[in-house]
Amino acid sequence: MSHTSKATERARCVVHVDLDCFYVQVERKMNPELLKVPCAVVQYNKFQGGGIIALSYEAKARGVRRSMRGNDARVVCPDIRLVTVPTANEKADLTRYRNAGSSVFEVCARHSDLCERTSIDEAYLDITLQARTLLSNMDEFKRRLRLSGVMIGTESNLADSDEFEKEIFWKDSLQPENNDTQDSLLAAGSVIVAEIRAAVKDKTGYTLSAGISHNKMLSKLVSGKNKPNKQTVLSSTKVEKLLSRLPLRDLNGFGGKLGDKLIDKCSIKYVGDLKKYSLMKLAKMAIGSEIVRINSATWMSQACRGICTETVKSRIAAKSISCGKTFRGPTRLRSIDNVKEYIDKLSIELAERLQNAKQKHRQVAKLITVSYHTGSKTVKRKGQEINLTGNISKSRSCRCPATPNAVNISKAVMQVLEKELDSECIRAGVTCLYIGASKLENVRDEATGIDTLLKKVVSASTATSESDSHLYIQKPKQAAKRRTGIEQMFTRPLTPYEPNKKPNRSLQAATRVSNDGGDIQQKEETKPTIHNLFFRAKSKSTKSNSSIRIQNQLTWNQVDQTVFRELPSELQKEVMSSIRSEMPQQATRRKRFKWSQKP
DNA sequence: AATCGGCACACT
DNA sequence: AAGTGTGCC
Repeated sequence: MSHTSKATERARCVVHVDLDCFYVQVERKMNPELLKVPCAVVQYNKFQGGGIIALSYEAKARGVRRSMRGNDARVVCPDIRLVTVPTANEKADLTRYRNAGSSVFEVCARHSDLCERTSIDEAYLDITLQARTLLSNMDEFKRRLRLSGVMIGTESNLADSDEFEKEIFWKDSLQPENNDTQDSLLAAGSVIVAEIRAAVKDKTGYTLSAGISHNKMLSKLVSGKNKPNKQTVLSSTKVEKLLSRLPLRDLNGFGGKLGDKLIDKCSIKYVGDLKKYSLMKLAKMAIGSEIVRINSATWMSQACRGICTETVKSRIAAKSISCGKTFRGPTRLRSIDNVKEYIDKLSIELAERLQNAKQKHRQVAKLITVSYHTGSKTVKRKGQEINLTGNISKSRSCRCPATPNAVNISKAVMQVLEKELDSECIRAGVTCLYIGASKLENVRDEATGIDTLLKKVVSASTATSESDSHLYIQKPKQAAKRRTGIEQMFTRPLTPYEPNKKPNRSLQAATRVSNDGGDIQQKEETKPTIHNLFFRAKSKSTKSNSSIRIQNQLTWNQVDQTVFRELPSELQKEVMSSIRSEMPQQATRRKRFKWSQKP
């Protein structure tokens, strides 16, 4: 038990949230007839009833499986309701689910220190500071514990689990009075997570499951242990035991070829078995046998000990946007015209989604990538023509057009594709087309960007280096006159958050809705200026813009956390990116932490 | 012809 | 820096 003050100071409360059979929930919200009956969401119902991509728990209970097609499902469960994913431009269109997911994670972001969306229906939250605060007020903790309905120190929500699981996932060590600071942090976190889940249910109608632990890897590991609509805590004291019997493939990152190789060639069964190998051995193994790449060694040696230092980022918007379609067998595309026809269609969707990204997140793409699969390819080897079967995939990129509408995207894409698709490809046929936009950058909109705010308050003469140039005043008078954007937000009273409004226009701080449902805590009604918003206990400055002055070296420590937390996530991101130094250190090694089964 | 379409990221 | 491959949902 490493309870040095340093270790406990650093202990985090990290949460993985995962929406329960999400596509089904979305369809049920639109059509309540589907509630409480077995149902599945399928795409492309032309062939054998379509492919199942989401299943209700009722359907699962009846033996329907994800690998089945709609028709198979009907055999097992004749009364199953099948809902087809909407199509647009002759392809499946997931917009409905993406937007529903956004609504959920906006709520999560509002109620947690950090929210990082990792897929259409999953996110990580960091609620360390909130949990610490709650822990420091035991009366408050106990009160909210009662209201939250979380049962700490019981095993009642694990009734179906075997003894091993009870032992591992739920132990009476999670008591408010527990002297293990690390685990009490999780106990406090559990209350907060229950409140967040209640808020999500209240605001959106959706239920989710959550895993609560000290890092991303562990919280993800347990988020699905109790589903649907339940949360699971993994105490630090149980990690070793859990990993010792956890099948290797079940840990994030080991589910693919890497896991297979380790199992086959090193006869590793459980995650804990990896501990037998020193870091050096792992590295040597990596070099010698090419089982793993050298840089995976550190990550592996930490992972098998339950260590994961990767921080939770603050991001709800996607980093790239892409859409594609496969053309199997006879439908494969066999002419340039045919390819263009579908590039046109894909471009329509991509253009729409880019438009949305700009409006919603002020993101603009810099790069367009097109990729395609072609069925076969002939290669010359030792003078012989060899026909390689199996899919060859290629991708090419180009600059994203300044006005990324469907026509311009299609034009740009076809320009690179025409060079690429030689007669051989056309003869073999194109089996998959995929276009995407990446290098999404934040538009520094003068009217709304927080950098404008900084520009206005940092006098040009105070800037000292080239790298600070984005903080300079550019058009101060013009910007001052407008007073429409964020600057205005900070000089008017803050209003409660309303999810339907544009996120960068709304700010919840004056009123904070407590997550237990009924209880509303009022925060003091002030008229925050940028100055007292960001700086604790400094001069309560005036609303007059000219008098506001911020040093251009804004650091993390100067940011008032309680205020920062209330900002829309987009603005949090901007603040973060404006901060010059002293950001919490972030791990750079492995960045992927998703793997658990989906409905 | 039959697990689609989709993200993120490591590596080179 | 662009392109390929892996892993996960």
